[in-house]
Amino acid sequence: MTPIVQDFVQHFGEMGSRWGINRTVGQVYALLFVSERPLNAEDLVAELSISRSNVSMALKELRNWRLLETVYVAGERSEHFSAPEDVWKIFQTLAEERRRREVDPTLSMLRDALIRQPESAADQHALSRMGEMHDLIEMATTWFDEVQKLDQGTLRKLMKMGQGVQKVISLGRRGSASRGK
Amino acid sequence: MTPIVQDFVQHFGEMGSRWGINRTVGQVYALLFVSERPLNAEDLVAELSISRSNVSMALKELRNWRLLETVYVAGERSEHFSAPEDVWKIFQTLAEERRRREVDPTLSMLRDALIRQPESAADQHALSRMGEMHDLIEMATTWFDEVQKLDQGTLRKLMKMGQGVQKVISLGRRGSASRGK
DNA sequence: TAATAATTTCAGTAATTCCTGAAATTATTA
DNA sequence: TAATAATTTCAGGAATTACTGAAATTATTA
Repeated sequence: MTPIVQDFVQHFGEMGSRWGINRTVGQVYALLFVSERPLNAEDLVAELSISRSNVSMALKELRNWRLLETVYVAGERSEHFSAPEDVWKIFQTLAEERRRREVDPTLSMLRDALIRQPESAADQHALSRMGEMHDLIEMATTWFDEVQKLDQGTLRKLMKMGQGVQKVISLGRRGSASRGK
Repeated sequence: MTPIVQDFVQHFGEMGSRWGINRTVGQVYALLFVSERPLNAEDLVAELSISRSNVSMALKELRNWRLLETVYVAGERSEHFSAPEDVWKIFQTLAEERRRREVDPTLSMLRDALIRQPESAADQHALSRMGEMHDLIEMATTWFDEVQKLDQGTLRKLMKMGQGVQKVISLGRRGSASRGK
């Protein structure tokens, strides 16, 4: 590993805990992400100086995140791995998975809560607050679903508008009413 | 605590680890969020059956996240706390803080990497990949900044458009070119 | 300012998460 | 099918993170 790659891998290892993955998972992904060619488990053991079983666990975790691509390398018996070429796709997958793990369970819990009978004024207030939270999350995720459906090119344009978001919204509102579809 | 509140608090405790906070921090925030009136540290000790020092730590953490409001309660000597009334504000704060903790350090690391001299073809490829990652993150955060600047009403409308995002974008592009401010 | 109340800090322990080496399982090919 | 290679599982130890109780600090009011 060159110093540049080394630092990148190390950073991912350190950030791992903030991102909800462990050091090894972070380092493995970082290495696969910048690697020219797909790597197998033994490559990872050698490069990162960690045990074979640890690599196995890390790869399993990355598979669960759907962040891994499995590549067949001619003449090689072992399985090789790489990160998807397209960073947008990685980003999308990450967002989807995080939503599934971090948001959906709460949305579901809130739905269950909101059909229950309040036993007191305190409960009524609590349910009202839960309702606000539910509506916000639902709105945000619905919107996110829509954006996610957009093709990459459109998405890129949306993002590139940057400065223009405010403008675009007002135009959109006027526009969609008068000349909708 | 009524069963409804109990379940809500418990859920936040359990989800805590996925969200990068510990059980206590999650439970404390959940309780403050649904509570009718501001609570002081002793209330939290009593409701959650945890030590006073643990509450102190949890409150400190929530202050760091800027998710806490400090309320003066007439006739009471102790400090009282509540979650901000406005769920949108909470959401925004959360997004800002997560960005600051989870994204900004990486963006900064990438910037540093990208001005370095590649030592090999491997480095060149790695830097190119880091460049892609950098551009994506920068684009996403710039866009996020813009959206964050919008006032709540506009933001709500943007979200409510849901279905119409695709439409709005195309209108926006035509519109902003021909009659852009 | 003294007395009391409220809060924070921190060392030590408890709980959890991570990682390794050994054993078991699965896959490949001679 | 036997032999070998590749991979996964898992129990136990290492490392990290969370929590408590005691002591220290800060704030309030008599």
